[in-house]
Amino acid sequence: MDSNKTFYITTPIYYPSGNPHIGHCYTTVACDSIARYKRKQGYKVMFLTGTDEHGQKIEQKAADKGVSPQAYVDEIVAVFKNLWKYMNISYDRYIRTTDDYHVEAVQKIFKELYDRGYIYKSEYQGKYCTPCESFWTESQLVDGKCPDCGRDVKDAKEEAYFFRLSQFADRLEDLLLNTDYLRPKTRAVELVNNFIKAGLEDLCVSRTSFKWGIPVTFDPNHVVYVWIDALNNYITALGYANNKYNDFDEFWPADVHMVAKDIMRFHAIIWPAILMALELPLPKHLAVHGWITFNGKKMSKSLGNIVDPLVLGERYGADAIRYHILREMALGADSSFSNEIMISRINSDLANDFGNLVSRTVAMVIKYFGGTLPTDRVSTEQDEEFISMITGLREKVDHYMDETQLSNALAEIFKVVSRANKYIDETTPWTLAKDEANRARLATVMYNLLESIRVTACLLESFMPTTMPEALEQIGASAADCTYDKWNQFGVLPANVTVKKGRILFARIDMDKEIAALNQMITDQQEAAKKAAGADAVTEEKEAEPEMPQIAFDDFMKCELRVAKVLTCEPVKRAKKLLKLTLDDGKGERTIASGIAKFYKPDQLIGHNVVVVANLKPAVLCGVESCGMLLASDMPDGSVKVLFADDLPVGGRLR
RNA sequence: CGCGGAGUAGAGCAGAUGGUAGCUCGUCGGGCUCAUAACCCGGAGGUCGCAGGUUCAAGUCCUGUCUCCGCAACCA
Repeated sequence: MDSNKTFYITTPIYYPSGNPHIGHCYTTVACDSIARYKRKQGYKVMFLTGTDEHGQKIEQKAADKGVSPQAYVDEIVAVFKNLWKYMNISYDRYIRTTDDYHVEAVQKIFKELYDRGYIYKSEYQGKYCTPCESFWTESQLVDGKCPDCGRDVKDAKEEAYFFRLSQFADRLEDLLLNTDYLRPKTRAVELVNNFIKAGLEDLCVSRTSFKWGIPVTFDPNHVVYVWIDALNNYITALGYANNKYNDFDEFWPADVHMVAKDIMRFHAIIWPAILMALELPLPKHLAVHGWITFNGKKMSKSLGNIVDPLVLGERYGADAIRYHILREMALGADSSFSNEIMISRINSDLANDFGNLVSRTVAMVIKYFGGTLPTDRVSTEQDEEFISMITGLREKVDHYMDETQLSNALAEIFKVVSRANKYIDETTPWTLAKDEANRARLATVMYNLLESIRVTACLLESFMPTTMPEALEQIGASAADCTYDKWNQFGVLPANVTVKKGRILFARIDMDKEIAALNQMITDQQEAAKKAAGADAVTEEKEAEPEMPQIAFDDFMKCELRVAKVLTCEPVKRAKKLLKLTLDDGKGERTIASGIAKFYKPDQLIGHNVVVVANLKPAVLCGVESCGMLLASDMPDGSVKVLFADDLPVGGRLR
């Protein structure tokens, strides 16, 4: 153990456009557990988290609420910090991109990159919506119109600064493919093929279309866009280019950046490129984890499956929630969350296996010895395997922690917990207790059990920092018995150790009752949301079924609906969802591309009459020019049904 | 033929370098009684997506194929 060693770990800085959910919670709890573990190992740890508070979306949300952007983010940041406090997150530093020192540093970094020639001024071309004052890319448009207001957009140019991302393509490819920067590495090929080999474009790093951001010092019409602003938090928080802190030299490069897969790209490509441009060392690892899905679906507000970590924590305890999400999520893969899985995990591992092990062991020491063990010992070969498992555990857990494979680390610890329960059955202490002659043997069995609890509780403390100290107290372990160097030793507790009966560490949860209660809460939530939406339909976003505004008769008549016969139909190459149809609309042939390939085979359509919107502006989809669209209905199960009109005459107009 | 991943017991997942198919939960049966109706043991349950191939031997390698997911894509 080298006390001069440092360890720097970060969560992303979260975007406070809404309250934190269990996904934020996972990343943060995982980092916290690693940070705590490294501290125990004797590293000087810097654990950073924070919030990314600039940008158009925040500006907009604040405006909707009628408050200043700063007031808006202050409020949500308080919610984040409150949750972290509740979840026992031991961050060393919390950075907000609105903090003065960060603002100052970002301005310096921007200037520095500009002076070095990595940032240059050019023009950003895109689609512009005048009423919204917003630029959109082609792909963001909805039906060729502004995704926010639905109005027409026009081609426009905006002056902007660009970062020469393209210069770093080769070095980035090497970083991803030939180093162990990315974890798990399986995604590296995907990144390289999709983004680097496809040709990296220079990155737009400033905006003039909104104000809520860090001004560019030498061109105040511009604010720094998210890449240069947010990503640099990892170094400004250490004092890079500012005087607030000065431990950059000590902690950089970071040991682990942990992120969810949706922002992997930025951390795998853009962030290393910025560091290369600044000629700074690169972080050692980017640990990418999956999403927590709810009953197989990605969490979303409209599905009503947002899991509120605070609510869960209140019911089952922060440690139980921490354990559950860390145990279920394997590095890199998604993990499905359901209340059933969570409760069964808490019951079987924490209550039945660990909690009960402590409880029965302590109870026996009290029952048979009045709480204090006598010092005579008798060992048998029954003990050997058990003891070697205990002493060998730390090395395994160390390894998994270094690989950021927390679920495997926990699984390894619980193998020993399980072994301890089995050991009780093998040694049958209650039988030994019947004969005074076995007193020393009985004390030995008890002592071995206490040692197994000491080691497992010590190893678990980084994951469950509230409950494990209680467990250690119950078995009579002192702080000195629990230092890292004692985690792979046996015989650490004093021979005449005294235990102390304590509270039940993890209570069993009544599955049926809890599921019913949670379902009730979800129902209540949805109803409350519905009411709130009804009362205040403008502010709440509703993805499910947006109420369409009324239109005038004339508006409807602008839409030319005609019956047309499907002449040919074939899948579109390079597209999964598109079918290319040629139709006879009475006047002639037209081609339409329709996103129904998943639900219809070509011969299910050929020869049928369908209804088309005939005067829709043509668009090119995957190389096919589509003139119009055909009417189809969304089904409750997510599929789509085409509206057939076989008994109507071809060419007939609908109204 | 865009890129990548995945298809293994009812559910959720492990299974570098090919050699008797494992874990957790559930289920059935048994044991124990120290303990939070907890713990321990055993059984049932899988042609490892499908079809070929290499090999003495393949979930593990190769080829083809189907399905699902993610990314990319212009869901009209």
